[in-house]
Amino acid sequence: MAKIKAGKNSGKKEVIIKKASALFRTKGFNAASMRELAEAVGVEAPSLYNHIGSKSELLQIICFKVANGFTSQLDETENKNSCITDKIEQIIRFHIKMMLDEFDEVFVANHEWKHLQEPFLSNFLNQRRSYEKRFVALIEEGKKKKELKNINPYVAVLTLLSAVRGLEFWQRHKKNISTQVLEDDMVNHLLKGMIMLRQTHQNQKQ
Amino acid sequence: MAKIKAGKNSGKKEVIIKKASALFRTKGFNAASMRELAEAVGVEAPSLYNHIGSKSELLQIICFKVANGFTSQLDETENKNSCITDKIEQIIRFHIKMMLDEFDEVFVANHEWKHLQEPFLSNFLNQRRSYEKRFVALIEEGKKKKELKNINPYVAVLTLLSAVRGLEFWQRHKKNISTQVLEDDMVNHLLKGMIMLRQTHQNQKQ
DNA sequence: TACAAAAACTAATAAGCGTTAGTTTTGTAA
DNA sequence: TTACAAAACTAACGCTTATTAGTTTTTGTA
Repeated sequence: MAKIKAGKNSGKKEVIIKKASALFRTKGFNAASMRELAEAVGVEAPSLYNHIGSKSELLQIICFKVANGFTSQLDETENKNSCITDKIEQIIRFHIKMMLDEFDEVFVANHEWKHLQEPFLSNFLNQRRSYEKRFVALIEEGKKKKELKNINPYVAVLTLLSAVRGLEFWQRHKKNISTQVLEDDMVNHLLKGMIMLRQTHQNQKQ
Repeated sequence: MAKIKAGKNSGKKEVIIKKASALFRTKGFNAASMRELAEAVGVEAPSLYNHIGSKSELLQIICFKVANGFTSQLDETENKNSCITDKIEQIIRFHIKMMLDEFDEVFVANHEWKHLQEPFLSNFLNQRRSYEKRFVALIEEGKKKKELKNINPYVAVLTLLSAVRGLEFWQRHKKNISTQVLEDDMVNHLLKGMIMLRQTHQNQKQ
């Protein structure tokens, strides 16, 4: 007799969110209509409101699911006992993994956050700023410990995050290259430009 | 007595395009209304149609102005007698320059192209694909000439273009770092990860 | 000063939007 | 089988949108 919904239809909201992620990615938040979303779900538009509060709410859920995912992972990495270089590599690999596994959601969080309503918009931006600052701090620590070159840490973070974001375009070339090659090449390319006097041998030989 | 408009008001269409670029960037193409644009221009919405054909046309003009700019520059670079490394550096620096000088237009071309109508959408995507292919060819040539490491050329182009695109976020940090430091750091970071056995001395020392 | 073209205006239209109200169908548990 | 809640449906509302029509004002020139 629980008031909380239970049973067979329990996952309907999740289905809606998943379809919304895909739709918002392909058409953009504003251009995507609730009628289109309903059709993708297999229902009439007003029926959606039995499961969700509003179109805006869908965007909030998607954006914060992604933001919280990245924040949690950074918490974890910060508390590890690795060298800075390894920590940065971990972060890069997590971004790549998220981009490949949760493509729609990450894309929407990256591109459509500006359509969030207050106070969610401010919350989201604060969370992102905080993430960047912690990343910058990591790079500064790496410089101090002489692991990293004398690169400007803001520029480094900017470059790293942007390069990883570019995996959005990956779909087009998916057939040509394995994701393992992609991940390793990208990590190499980005890390080698930063670290000090450390050459891998396999690449040096080739 | 020319039928072509001349005289004082000649630049009105350009003003509209400029304001549209800024508006489309901040609010997104769909969320930006013609009434808002009219207000920014200082006129009532229907008056805009004395100068432009449609809202869509504005997006087309912006997107292709940017696309043609990049294509022209690539033509130029390809025909130069530099080594591949220098050519790539040239391209990166041009992207950075465009991003800083024509921020609104480049941003709109990067983010809002999906709202182009056919056949402009296809044209735009073809032009972009072609640009990438020519860039990939450049990297392959650099590998053949042993200037570049054995990195996958698709991944390299992806990484370079994405990193440069990330300058969108630059505005937030503009106060903290000079654009010269930015440009040099970014070029270094991206190129050093690719080129073979070439170490600059100023960075090695630090 | 008079004329003609360019560009502004007001008013209105048709279409699409997110969402609500009210009703019927479906599914589950007593 | 009965009863109740969850979730579907149809119909419609109020609002915003890009754009058109028709008219008036502004502007440059003969």
